Parts: sequence; structure tokens; C-alpha cells
Amino acid sequence: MPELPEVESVRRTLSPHLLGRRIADIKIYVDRMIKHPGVEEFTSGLKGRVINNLLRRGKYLLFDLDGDKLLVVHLRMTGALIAVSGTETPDYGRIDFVLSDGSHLWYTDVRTLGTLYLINKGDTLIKGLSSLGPEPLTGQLDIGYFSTVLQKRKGPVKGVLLDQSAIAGIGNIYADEALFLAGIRPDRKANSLSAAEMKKLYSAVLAVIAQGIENRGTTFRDYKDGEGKKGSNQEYLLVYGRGKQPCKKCGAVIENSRVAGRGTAYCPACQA
DNA sequence: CTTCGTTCCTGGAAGC
DNA sequence: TGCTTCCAGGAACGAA
Repeated sequence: MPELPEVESVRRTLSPHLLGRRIADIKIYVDRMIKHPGVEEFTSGLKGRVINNLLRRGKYLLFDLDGDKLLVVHLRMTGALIAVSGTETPDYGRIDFVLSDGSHLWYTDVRTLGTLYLINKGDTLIKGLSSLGPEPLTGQLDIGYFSTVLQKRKGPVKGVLLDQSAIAGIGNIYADEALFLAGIRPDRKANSLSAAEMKKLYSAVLAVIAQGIENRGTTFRDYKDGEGKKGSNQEYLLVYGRGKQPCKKCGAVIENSRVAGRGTAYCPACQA
């Protein structure tokens, strides 16, 4: 599942293939992922635009186009954007962006849950994008804000980490990993954390995100970067996907549970 | 305002 | 072996 580190890895690997290129044509094979505007206007609005920059906000990829337009892509669960130099169609290819140099940018998606939008810069019609919380790792997310948000919430702390309007970019993998690193149970009420625990969790969030980017993302099932390559962070996961296996720190059996509506893995001995 | 349940979608794994 | 059922989960949405 592409979370902040995966989307950032896509941005970095894709950029050299796209910047300065013009979108010559678009072929859409699954209409329902185009959320705004209609498929016709989406296609005509993109044709001829130059990709000036590729940006990321939370889990959203933002293609900065000429004419003050933004192509916004959210990969959701199984989406991928892959630069392809030849004419071959990748597996599960859903949208084909034909570029001015003859290369292709393919949007692939097994489950077709991803979303694409073409908007004007400054538009706020994508609610999930305009209501995003602060970005970790760029100094936007500070400990004061983080503590205040946790103190205000009565639900499980994991739910706050997953809430994109509270903090941008954290998904199920990095939430579980951060909570393990901080030694905090995922189902603890957010407002029950001590100041020391909040600080520990804050540092853990920054650490797991940084490590994820350094390892070019976690390929648990489907994730691939902009060149179709897998990440390596899955080799370093401590709890996610490790249910019923021994904890790498203490040897206790990692437990699977359900917190905030998500599958959750944690160590009952290391996390309190 | 928060919180929770439902929905979307496909393929792989588990169960019978 | 082959069929059916369940599960993976990010975000939008409606309801409490």
C-alpha cells in the first residue's frame, strides 16, 4: 500500500522521466477512476500540457502542469505509476499517458481503487487533499501540535496516526511500525498517553517515515516505484505482516488484532 | 465536532 | 482437486 515513503519514492524515480515533457495523448481504459472532471474534459484538458514539476503532499502525487493546472493522483491500495520507454502494456495498465518523446507514463492498478483528478491550482474540490494535516519530515509537524492533537482525541492512538487530516501520509504499515518503535499499544486511547510517550511516538513516526524513504518504500504485495522497481523496507519491518511470528526484540509472539477498523500487529510484551 | 460502519475493487489464501 | 468464502485497506460518505 503506497504510503508517504512509497509515494515519495515514486515521485523521485518518476521525475527524471517526466519533467519538461509534454502530454501528447491519453488513453483511458477504466473510466471510473477519473473523479474530476468528466473523462472527456479530463482528456482534452491534459492534452498538450507540459509537466513542469512533480510534487507530493501526503499520499497524493501532484503533477504541476502549464496553464496553472494540476493533475492529482492517489494510488490508494494497488495503484502504480511507471515510466515505460517502449510500446509494451504493463500488467493491469489502466491509463496510458503518451509523452512528447514517444515514451509512456502508465497508470496501473490491480483493484482500480485509485483516483485521478485534473484541477486548477488553488482549487479545494478534493476534500482529502485540502484538509490534509501537516507533513512529517519537513518541519511542519512539530511536537507541540502532535501532542495537542493526541490530547484532543478519545479514540485509539492508531486511529489518530491514520487520520490524514491530523497528520499527512501515514498508513497502516508505518502506523504499526511507529507504535512498536515507541513501545505503545495501538489501542491505547490517544489522550491517555503521557508527555514522554507522546514525544517517543513523535520521534518514532519521523524515524519510520525516514527509514521507509531511505529504503525506497515497502513492497509488501504490489508496490513498485516509478521505474517498476520494488522497495526494500519490507526487510526491516518489525511488526507489520509479522503476526504469530516471534518479536525481533524480545521473542514474544506478535499478535494480530483489529484497531480503528484495520488489521493491526503489535508485540504484547514490548508495547504497553 | 468526533467516531463508527459501509462501500468500492481484485487476487491470493484459507477452508471445506 | 476444485469450488466458495474471506481478507487485504485508504478514503468518501452517511449516520449517530
